[in-house]
Amino acid sequence: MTEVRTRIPKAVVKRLSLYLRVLQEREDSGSDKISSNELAQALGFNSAQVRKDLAHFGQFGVPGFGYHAGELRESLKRILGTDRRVRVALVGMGNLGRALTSYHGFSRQGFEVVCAFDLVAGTEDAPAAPVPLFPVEELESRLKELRVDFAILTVPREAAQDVTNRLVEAGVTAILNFVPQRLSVPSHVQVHYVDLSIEMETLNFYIAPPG
Amino acid sequence: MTEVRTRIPKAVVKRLSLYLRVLQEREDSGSDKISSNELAQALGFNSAQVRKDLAHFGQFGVPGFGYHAGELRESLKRILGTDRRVRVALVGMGNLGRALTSYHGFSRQGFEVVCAFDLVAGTEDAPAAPVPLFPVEELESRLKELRVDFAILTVPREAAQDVTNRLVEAGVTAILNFVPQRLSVPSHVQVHYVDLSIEMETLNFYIAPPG
DNA sequence: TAGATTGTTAATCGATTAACAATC
DNA sequence: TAGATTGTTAATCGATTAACAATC
Repeated sequence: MTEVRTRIPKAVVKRLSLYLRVLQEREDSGSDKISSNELAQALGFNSAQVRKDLAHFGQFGVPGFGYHAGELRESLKRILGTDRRVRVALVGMGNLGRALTSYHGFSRQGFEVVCAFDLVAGTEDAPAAPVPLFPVEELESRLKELRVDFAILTVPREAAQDVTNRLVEAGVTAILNFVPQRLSVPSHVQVHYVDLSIEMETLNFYIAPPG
Repeated sequence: MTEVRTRIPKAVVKRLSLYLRVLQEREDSGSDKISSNELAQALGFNSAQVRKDLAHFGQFGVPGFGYHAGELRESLKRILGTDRRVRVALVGMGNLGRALTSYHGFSRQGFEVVCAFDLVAGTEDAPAAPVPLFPVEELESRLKELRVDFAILTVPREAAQDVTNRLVEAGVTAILNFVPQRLSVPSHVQVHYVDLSIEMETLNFYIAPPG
């Protein structure tokens, strides 16, 4: 990962994803022209912000015209790395894990869950899974065999750090962590935290009567 | 919702939730004393930020001492509104919806999924559910009957705005929306967006080779 | 050319951090 | 009292927005 890349704030990257969504939605909508202002309006942002975000990565527009939607879409895909398919493994086939292995939103954006791991794999308690399900003992060998570099973590809290260590050992460089637990990882590994309870609490705050 | 409440940034509220987590983890760990610095260290934040965040809501500490952990925990619960149980309905029993109805992380923080809705309810395609599952036609009557004011939305994209309108009509004031679709709602209704694909893309950006 | 919209610089706004008097 | 840590003000940092020359 290049130096310039790590200096881009997460908020910018999230907005790039949103721009891409808007462009994908309009893909078959007649005009190939879109302005920073149209893009901004669609998302409730400021047009200067759209231009500034894109400026991190080059010049994509035509002064006096706007952007060629198709071109910009492909540029954004390349920037975000979703022009290639990404091979993902999921660890922990609880309720959430099972749901995510069959979540179609991922594959549409180029993320392919190629296998899953759980302690119960191979036992009679093993759930039906839409992808090959392996026992956790096989983690290292299977990840290497399937050339996985991206993991989704949905294990119980107690197991989170152990599993993480093994993922890192096996060459995984990005972890989407649904476990409410800080993970300690080497600096070349990226962890992104998704905490659904905290999302609920945040929302609840704004409707709850003042404490 | 009071004026002061809406002026608190989401980032502050998220951190309050995180402070509460740390306090809950330490609940049975001997000492009842905790300093802004300890709290900050546990989360990788700055101690001044901890004190500033709390200052939005009053004075909770003792100069020269720190905070009484138990007291602070109760104060945070009251502020976040998780001192009372919140009744939640879930709409859309696809993969993700089913997973979330049995997600224990919610109930631990006081969020109780009291019912779910889906078109297939009552037909032979209806999935087994750990909460009462009603057909969408009964949405308004059931929500009122069960006094629900909080909804989780996991329906297909095409249905999202329609269902939202009906939720709002039935008195729901907060929606946690997993559908990748902007929702139009009246200003007294809070919507919080969780887009798992965008989380994946954001993470992928930092490991993908530069475009 | 006239009109429109970009890329970019400068101005503004808000959030984070440092510093410290107050105080237990 | 001496030491520690709060609450809060002031300084810094970064992100958003406004403005506009460049240019299609």
